Amino acid sequence: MFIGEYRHTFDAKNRISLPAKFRKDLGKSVIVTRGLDRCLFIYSKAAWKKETERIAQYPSNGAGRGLARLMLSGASETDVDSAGRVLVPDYLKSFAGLSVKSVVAGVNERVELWDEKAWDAYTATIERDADALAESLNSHS
Amino acid sequence: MFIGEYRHTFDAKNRISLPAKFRKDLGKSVIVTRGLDRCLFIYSKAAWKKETERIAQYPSNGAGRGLARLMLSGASETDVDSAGRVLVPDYLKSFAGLSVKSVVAGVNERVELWDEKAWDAYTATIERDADALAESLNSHS
DNA sequence: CATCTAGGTGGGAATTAGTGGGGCTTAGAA
DNA sequence: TTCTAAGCCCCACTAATTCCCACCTAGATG
Repeated sequence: MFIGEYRHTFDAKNRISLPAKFRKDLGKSVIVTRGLDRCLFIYSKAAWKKETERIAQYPSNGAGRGLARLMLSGASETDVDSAGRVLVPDYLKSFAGLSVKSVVAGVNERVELWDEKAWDAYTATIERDADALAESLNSHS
Repeated sequence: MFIGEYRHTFDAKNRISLPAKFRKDLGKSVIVTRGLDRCLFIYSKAAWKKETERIAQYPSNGAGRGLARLMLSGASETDVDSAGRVLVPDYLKSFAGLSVKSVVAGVNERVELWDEKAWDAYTATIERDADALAESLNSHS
């Protein structure tokens, strides 16, 4: 279970260090993928396996194939180096609009990677609308 | 399991190199064939065998016969050379609109080969609709 | 307050991957 | 048979990746 928010920076070689608190649970090899809301998801190998099983259930029509392609081809398995860093490919960096300053956030089963500006803007709106969002969730049940 | 997106180029002899990460799982001999959505599929021999079994299950109506012809008649078995490259016949290159810059994408059991422009256009539309598609798929469960 | 330690960052060097091309060999056409 | 074209094997160059080591800062400790 990952919790907390950390501000780290990309170096010239597209590496970013994972918070020390996350390293044990993530293991020595992680999968970075496209996430929702323009951020990246980082999974441990075990969590990723569960994710692929979900993807395999997608319908075999055009939309299902497209999403499967996006999630699978967008994934990248990388080893964590001896300093606790992972390598993020260019196409994932540009997908999430990552430049240098980034936020690494723990969200339960997964770790998320955000551009710092996008994170600040996103959390600001969520904080503002939190009460309303909570209401809409409760009204469903 | 193949994942990730790589940009490689065809040389003057119609060869393209496979990403180093895929080579072990693909083996020394691969099958290249026509795929869906105007791209080519590349299978290892083992994965191709399973694929032919699936194709044999297609209904014996016009659509099933058509798909079976597409996959089977277009198939080409080639060895991977010492530098990790495969040879793609002209008729397959022109089917997928491949010129020089291409994308090699890992999608679970198979590897896909796309023209770079076509890939960028395709992923752009999927990305745009991704959040909505994900919502509609999840609402089924 | 000085020192020590752990976590985050930067960068050099060795290795590997991607690409280009020469030339031999085989197959098919004239 | 001979000529031609395509496939295949090998070598070579360059750029990217990976591995490793060193520094630096902040917080903890005595």
